[in-house]
Amino acid sequence: MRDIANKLGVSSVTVSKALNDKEGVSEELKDKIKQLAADMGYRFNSVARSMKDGMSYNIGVVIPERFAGANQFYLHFYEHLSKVLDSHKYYGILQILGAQDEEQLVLPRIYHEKKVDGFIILGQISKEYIELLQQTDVPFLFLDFYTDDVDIDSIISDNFYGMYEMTNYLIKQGHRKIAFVGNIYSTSSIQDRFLGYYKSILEHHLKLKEDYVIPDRDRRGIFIDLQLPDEMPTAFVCNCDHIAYILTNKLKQMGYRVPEDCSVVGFDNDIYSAICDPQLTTVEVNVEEMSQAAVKSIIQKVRNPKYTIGRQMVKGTIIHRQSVSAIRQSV
Amino acid sequence: MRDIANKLGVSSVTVSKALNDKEGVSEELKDKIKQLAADMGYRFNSVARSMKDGMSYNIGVVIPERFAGANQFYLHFYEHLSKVLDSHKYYGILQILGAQDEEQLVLPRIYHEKKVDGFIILGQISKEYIELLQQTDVPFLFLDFYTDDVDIDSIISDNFYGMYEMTNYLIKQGHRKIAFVGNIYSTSSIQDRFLGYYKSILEHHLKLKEDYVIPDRDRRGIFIDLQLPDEMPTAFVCNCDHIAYILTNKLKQMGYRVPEDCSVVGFDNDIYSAICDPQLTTVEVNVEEMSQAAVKSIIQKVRNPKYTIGRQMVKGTIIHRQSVSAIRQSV
DNA sequence: CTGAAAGCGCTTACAG
DNA sequence: CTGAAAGCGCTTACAG
Repeated sequence: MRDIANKLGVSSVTVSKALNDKEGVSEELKDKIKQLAADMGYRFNSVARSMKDGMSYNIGVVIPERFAGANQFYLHFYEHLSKVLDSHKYYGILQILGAQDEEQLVLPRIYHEKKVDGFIILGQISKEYIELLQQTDVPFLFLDFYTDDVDIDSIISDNFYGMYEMTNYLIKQGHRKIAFVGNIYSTSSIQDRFLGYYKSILEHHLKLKEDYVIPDRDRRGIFIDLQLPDEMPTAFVCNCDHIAYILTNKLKQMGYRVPEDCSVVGFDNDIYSAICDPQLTTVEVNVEEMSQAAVKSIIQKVRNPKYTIGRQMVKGTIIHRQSVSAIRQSV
Repeated sequence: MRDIANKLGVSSVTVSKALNDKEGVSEELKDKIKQLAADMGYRFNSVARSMKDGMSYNIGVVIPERFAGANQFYLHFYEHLSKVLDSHKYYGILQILGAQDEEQLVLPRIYHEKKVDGFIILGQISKEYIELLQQTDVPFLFLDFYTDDVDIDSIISDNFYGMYEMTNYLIKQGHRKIAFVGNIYSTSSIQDRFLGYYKSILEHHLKLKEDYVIPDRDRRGIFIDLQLPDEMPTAFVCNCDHIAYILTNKLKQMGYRVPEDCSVVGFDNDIYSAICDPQLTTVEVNVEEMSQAAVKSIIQKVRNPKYTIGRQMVKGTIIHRQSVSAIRQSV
């Protein structure tokens, strides 16, 4: 392409400078070159640039298989990431990490082919896989989860305070018998949400009854049947909207009215909170802001491998809907 | 990297051949080279290959903004595409086409930077934008929609026969008063689904009453309030699960029982058919097969620009659930 | 079976 | 303000 632009009588160096608005070319020449380039339908070849400076300007977004598919939340997240990357002149390449590849510690092809400058890992992966990633020289960060290793950058929703405030809110509404729904060994998100709940319980000198912590899924993340406690709580704090939705339907089937007999709250503000009847009071994860933070950080890390952010929290917001009712205190 | 491999005493040409399992290198040497490459942590540089053969091995998947976000269906589609592309050694780059860019006929950056070898357009775009695409020399095909221009390749769900068979099924169940829900001027999918419905109506010598065709959305795809006909139908054929879900709730609110008083069927087999109470009988779009077809075709087109497939249909399947009941025929 | 040469399209010093 | 030279890492003829 550039040779043809040369037929304007200048060298390719000058054309390059003009098209990139660099110094060292007169304004007239620049305009002339830009004009001709447009007329000739010239398209910049990003591959050549990548060849030169060793950057692909691609970021790999890795989602473990078990979080894709069913969980539209991460796909929705990916959509945001993709837009934000675009606005930073980068591109996202989605990589679903197969269960088998994760198990057998196989790095994705985008790694082996140097297709990407860095990774955003969206959704918790195994410890072994994390170690594998650390052995590479490719920068990466975790999005929406973290591990006990402080050295790994991660951007997470403020699960702890989100659930803490949500539980506080229920207590203010007069609730005292409050159960938590979620497998607290499953992911760091769920664990933190539980701890936020627990902090609120402790602060208000309530007891944490063992059967008030109700597991919702097995180790592979598959939902299991919920075991309700003998003494019914007046409120259920669920680790996500999906299980809150399932619980609400189960309660209704059992003859309980929501929220008159039991209040139910969720987390995520995804589609399940909207389609639930009644609609769920929930905590909205700030996907937009988290995406912005993740993209900015990974680009920084690509440019400067020593750049670190540690654990970065992004606050959520309580969305008030119809699944909570205040109760009068008896006793 | 390759120079270092050279320190095994051979040329880079030989290394290239060995790593690509090409002819002209002895088996021993190949093994030795592969071994050393693995030991040294050599990673192939796909950029250099792209530079050489002018292919990026990326396919742009373009989703108009109005179909993303709310409509998880296309994101789910993208996930499949991404996997299938991966299995063909290609990569997908998601491009949300902004409403403004579409309006002002701005081609995406992945075009201007030669980031992709071809486009899969996922979701109907404006006529003007299609003409713009035709003026480029980049191969593209339409997925899940088509236009009146026969020359443009497209892969679509067999909307027509899907809805035709669904309507036949309702008639077999004894229904005679059957309404269609959908804006028939909105997209080709909806139009075809309507026509499949209409074919069934015609074949059974039923009348198409004007108020039995109920618009569900405005020109921008925003759902509008449904205007039910004066004489209630016994069955509603909806152009998608989402509106079927909305309709079902509206009917229940008005005091009708579904399916006892009215049957409701949808299309897509997406989340709305699962969460609807009762769950919806619907037509499942074969996303997997459509993704396979789209990826194979676009790769063929990239390799040979003259390759065309025309309009390729992929059959759907009726999923039977609880939203239809048979009725006895009176009169 | 092995390798020297050339080239893909750009950019980065550097020299004029 | 402008350009000649070199190089990014690979592959494709072609010659030995």
